[in-house]
Amino acid sequence: MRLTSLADYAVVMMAAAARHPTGARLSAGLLAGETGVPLATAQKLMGRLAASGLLSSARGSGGGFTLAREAGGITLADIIEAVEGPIAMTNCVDGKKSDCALEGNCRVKPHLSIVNGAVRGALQGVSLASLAEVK
Amino acid sequence: MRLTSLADYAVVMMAAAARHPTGARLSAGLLAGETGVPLATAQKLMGRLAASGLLSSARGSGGGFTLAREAGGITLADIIEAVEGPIAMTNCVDGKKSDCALEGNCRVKPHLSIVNGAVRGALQGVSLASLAEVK
DNA sequence: TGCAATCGGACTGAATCGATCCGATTGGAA
DNA sequence: TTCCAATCGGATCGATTCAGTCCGATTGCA
Repeated sequence: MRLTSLADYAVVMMAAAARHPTGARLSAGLLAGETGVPLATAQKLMGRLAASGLLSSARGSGGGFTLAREAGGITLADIIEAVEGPIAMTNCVDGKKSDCALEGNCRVKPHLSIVNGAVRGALQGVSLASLAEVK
Repeated sequence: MRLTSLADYAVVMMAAAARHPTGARLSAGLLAGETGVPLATAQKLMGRLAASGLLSSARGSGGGFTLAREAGGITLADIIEAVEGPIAMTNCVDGKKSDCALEGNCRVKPHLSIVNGAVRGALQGVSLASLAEVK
């Protein structure tokens, strides 16, 4: 019931990125310096965020990253899913691979789906734009 | 962003326990059999649930567990916290030990507290009684 | 055409998870 | 009263995943 450090870092870095002018090329090193996240880890994270379509990446000298969408269109749920994989409270919620002994007739499962939806909703209700605002 | 298997099992076992008559002595073996959770793991789990005050335990022959409170007064948040520890999305939310490089002036932190509250609220909104209902 | 800067994927150590085993405690039967 | 069986409780062990580091691939610029 807690985020991994990676996801935590990713949120902070995305918020930092959102404070830069739209379209500016941001290198991993720049954001690492601004956030305090170790450079190598920042590279790994941004690569994963780019692979998920939240960032656009450009290779080579002068390359870097930019937000793939405007900050208002990116949610906490997007960032967390990019780093940690699908948001699912239990492994029987997100389908197929359910090695649960109760299998099909688990009475708890339908309720967990509701909870899962509520949690996900809370995460989708927070946009990156609101995270980037100065407090 | 996903429960550990232990917490998952704990929810299922508590739901199973809630379907028994109030005050009945339930052994770990009985509930393990009903839920399909490995016996040894079930013992460990129920011990942790008892330590957190959700179950009352009695040792010795004829001992076992009973719900410490009525099912309506136990929430998903209670069960998850008993098994996984405090619910906190990031380690800067639950106080003290924040080795975050941004320390005091992190602009993201206040928003994360809100998110954390929302998630926790979703978990507190589901009582064990509703989980135990037949679908 | 070569160089420097940057992204992208593979590898390694560490922490936590999940499961198992054995000792401690209690109630009941002989 | 004494012994035995049943049950909880804590300590131990292997496996999975996490977090971090390193090196190769790619691109633009001088």
